[in-house]
Amino acid sequence: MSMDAVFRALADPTRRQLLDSLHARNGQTLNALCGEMDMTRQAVTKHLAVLEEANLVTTLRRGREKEHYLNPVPINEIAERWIGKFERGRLDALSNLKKRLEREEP
Amino acid sequence: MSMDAVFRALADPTRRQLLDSLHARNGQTLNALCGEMDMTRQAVTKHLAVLEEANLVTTLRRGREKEHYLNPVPINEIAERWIGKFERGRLDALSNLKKRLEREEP
DNA sequence: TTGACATGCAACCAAATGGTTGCATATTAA
DNA sequence: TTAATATGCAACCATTTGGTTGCATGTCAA
Repeated sequence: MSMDAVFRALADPTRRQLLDSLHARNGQTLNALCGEMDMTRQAVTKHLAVLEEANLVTTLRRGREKEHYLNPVPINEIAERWIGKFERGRLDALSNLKKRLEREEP
Repeated sequence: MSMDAVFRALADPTRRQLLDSLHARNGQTLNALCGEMDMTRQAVTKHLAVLEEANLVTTLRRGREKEHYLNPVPINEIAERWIGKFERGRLDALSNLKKRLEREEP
């Protein structure tokens, strides 16, 4: 559940779409998820493996089907540990930048 | 300032390190930033270009130097528009998953 | 039991990525 | 003016990535 794996997993639009799909309807099987994607089942499998490695998706084998569940915890950890840091400095940074750009003479 | 560009930019650990560095000391020149990175100046330049394209970094040419400023706005937009969506369902999703895993019989 | 269905595994491929080296250009300082 | 410094640009390279096809395995249903 390294933070790097989460960032990498989120970098791909197809994978974010998969998370969106699971957010809309949790517990979908591989085949169900493939229905919405315009690529082969094997490609989707690979994307899901990346999401699983990042701990963003948990799977549950039920008979011959595999259900996929969204795990929002890593996303929240990123939000709290990483994004929060930049958020704090937001207004300051903006006003500093503005000032800097205004006294624009070398 | 597409969301995709921001996600892609954040995916690389070197680029996150650059953002961290700018967060610690804003307005650093290319050379200053290179000092902390274990790669050639040209490689750092490329990473900064990706960050600039995602609008995460703004540059300011001052004489023969180029200053780099962190722009936290896109990070906040991601936090608000995208992460917030998953955050809302967090507790529900967790408890649902738990229930599901518990009644673990096909 | 047997066929259909859901998934797993592996080899392969093109394109993108992250890095390098080499050289060009522009600005500052001696 | 000239030399050093800061950055820009481009070609090149290895590896990773995102996708494919082909085949194997496991499970359900008739």
